[in-house]
Amino acid sequence: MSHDHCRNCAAPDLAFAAHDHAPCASEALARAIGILAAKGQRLTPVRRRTLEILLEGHRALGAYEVLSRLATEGFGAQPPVAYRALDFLEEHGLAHRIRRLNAFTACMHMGENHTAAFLICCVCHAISEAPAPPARAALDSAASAQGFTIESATIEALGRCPTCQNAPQLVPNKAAA
Amino acid sequence: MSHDHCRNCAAPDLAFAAHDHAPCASEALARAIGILAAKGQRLTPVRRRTLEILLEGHRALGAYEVLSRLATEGFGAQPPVAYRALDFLEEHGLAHRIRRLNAFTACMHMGENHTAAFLICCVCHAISEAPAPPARAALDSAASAQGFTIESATIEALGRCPTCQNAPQLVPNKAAA
DNA sequence: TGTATACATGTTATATTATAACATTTCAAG
DNA sequence: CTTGAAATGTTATAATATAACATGTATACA
Repeated sequence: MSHDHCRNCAAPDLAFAAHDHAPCASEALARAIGILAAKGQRLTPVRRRTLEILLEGHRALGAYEVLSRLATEGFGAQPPVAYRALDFLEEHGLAHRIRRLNAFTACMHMGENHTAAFLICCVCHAISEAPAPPARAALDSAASAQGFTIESATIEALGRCPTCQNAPQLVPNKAAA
Repeated sequence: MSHDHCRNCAAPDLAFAAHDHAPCASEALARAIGILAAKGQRLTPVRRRTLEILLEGHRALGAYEVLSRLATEGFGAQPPVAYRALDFLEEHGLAHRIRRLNAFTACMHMGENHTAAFLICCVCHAISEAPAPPARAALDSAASAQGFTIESATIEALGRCPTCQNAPQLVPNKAAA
């Protein structure tokens, strides 16, 4: 049994392949609840819905994109509502911030307390959370050579996913539907 | 003779050590001119001054920080003036964008056409450009396992530099003077 | 030398992303 | 219950970034 929220999303060879994502979300939600319970943290309605939105999106969503969905569902309509929920999820390892896109995405390896590495397709905007430990180890070693102690790392690659290898370049930002 | 703009800034074991930075800037400027000339690109007054500002700063500067310095020196006072110069410098490998800080910093290895890895001290905000090839290689290998082709990578670590190992945590953003 | 063209700079205006500050509500502990 | 902490909500504003267009400048070539 995998520790990942979705064996399709998380498996390196399948991350960019199309698959039925519906079961992923409910598995992930269950895991999230367990992780938070173990820390004495609560998955309140806004937080839960925010996580669901990220999971359903299955891509990186901007905070205002999340906010507008929350707002139409009766939650608060002001930016802090989304930012607080997203920050909370990130803080507890349930979501990641994608700095290249100023966006957020559900974590594919919840509870593993990992450094994530993201592969971001600049054509179709699909995102895959790749195995980061080797890159992180290399970074740690470069850091310790300078006497630097890493507390958190951002590793993101922009490029082309398998299906977009030969596509012409499109707009360099904004996530796909 | 080193290919780096400043052997003190660029040497892994000295990057976080205090040193006279004045000669670094003029060396770097000379290198920048050569690099651009080879590409048929011009280091115009705004671009040149922008690069000097980054070099003198010797840390990450926000676009608006750069802009206000340009403006007091008689250049345009509107955001595009700074963003265009910064984007140009980044495009030609003379500066890097630090995504964790929404800021820019002069490149320490001009002309090497490299992936950069940054170590950002969360206490004093010093920045070091660390050797990235091992981390980049690890990332490439993770990517190719998914059939993904990397075009550009962002590798940034937040942590503590040698002199701040034991300092208490300070504000988590905004560069130091 | 002129002049056409591409490039660069400058402007105004606005979009996008994010946080500060504070009022109100909800929860859980005693 | 009631009280303190946490969570949610609001208004307002800060910080970052780009679009669109007007003006100027450099270069190439007639």
